Amino acid sequence: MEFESGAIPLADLDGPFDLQATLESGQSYLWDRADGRMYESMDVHGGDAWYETVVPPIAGVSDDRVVVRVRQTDGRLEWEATADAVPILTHLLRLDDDLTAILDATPDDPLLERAYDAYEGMRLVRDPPFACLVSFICSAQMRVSRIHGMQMRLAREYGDAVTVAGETYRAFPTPDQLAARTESELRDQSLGYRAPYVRRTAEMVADGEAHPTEALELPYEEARESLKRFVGVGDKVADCVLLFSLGFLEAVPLDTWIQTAIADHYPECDAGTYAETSRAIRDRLGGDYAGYAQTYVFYYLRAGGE
DNA sequence: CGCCAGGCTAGCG
DNA sequence: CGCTAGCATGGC
Repeated sequence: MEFESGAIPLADLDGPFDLQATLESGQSYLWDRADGRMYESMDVHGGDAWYETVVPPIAGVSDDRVVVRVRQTDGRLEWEATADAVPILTHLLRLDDDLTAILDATPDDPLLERAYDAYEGMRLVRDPPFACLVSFICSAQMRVSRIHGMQMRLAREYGDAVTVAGETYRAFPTPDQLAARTESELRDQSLGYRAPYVRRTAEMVADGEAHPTEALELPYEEARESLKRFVGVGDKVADCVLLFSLGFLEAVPLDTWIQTAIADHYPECDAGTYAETSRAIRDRLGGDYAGYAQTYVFYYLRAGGE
């Protein structure tokens, strides 16, 4: 198999774009940097590194598995892929979002202003649902770089190999492929106590008992409850899947960094329970696009901002 | 060595 | 309901 190639002029987008900030901000753990320097430079933007991933079929976008490589350079998004990557990248990197309009709809707020300014052009992602679900089950009490390493390892150990232009890429394992592993095998891949969560969740999807995309039909808070059926998925992980895969841009994952931000900047939003605090901070961060604000704040604080 | 990392589950009151 | 002990692993 060989690559075809092309480029997307970034001037065509509504608003700015930053590939490095988008892929290294801890939203998606499914891309890898070809130079092996993922997460080594959170403070540097506009790098021109190549990123690569194997994309499963996406309903309404692409029928086949596609290997995609992409880099940002000279105001363009250059790509190499085993099919036309334009619709795929548009989907995965939310190139169809009007970031200017989203910024305009964001409330005036010192912290948000600093965060949006620091990582101008960062977009949310639309990860494939099953892989996103597994990624964030693995994310519990884990550093960003290790979450990424775990997903790369799962792909290397259990995913299908796809060879293109002499290089071998590994697809993220399917639900069947993960459900076929034992808990102890997954523990051996350094999943720790998350191993049974991943296995049982994969089994639920493989058996048709539940699928993460069922949440798409539901209003936001019911969608969150729907995802919590999966083992290893609580409120926070459910919000991550809703935001980074299923397009619920109002979802605000209440992780440790946002809890800190609430304590330091929005103490009136601490309403006790997750659900109530979630509503309060969602309103405070602008409602419909509150998840965008959350992700900027997360990255900004984690990189050392205040 | 101790502490912490994009939390969750099970079991208690 | 709300609350919390226990949970794996690796980097600093």
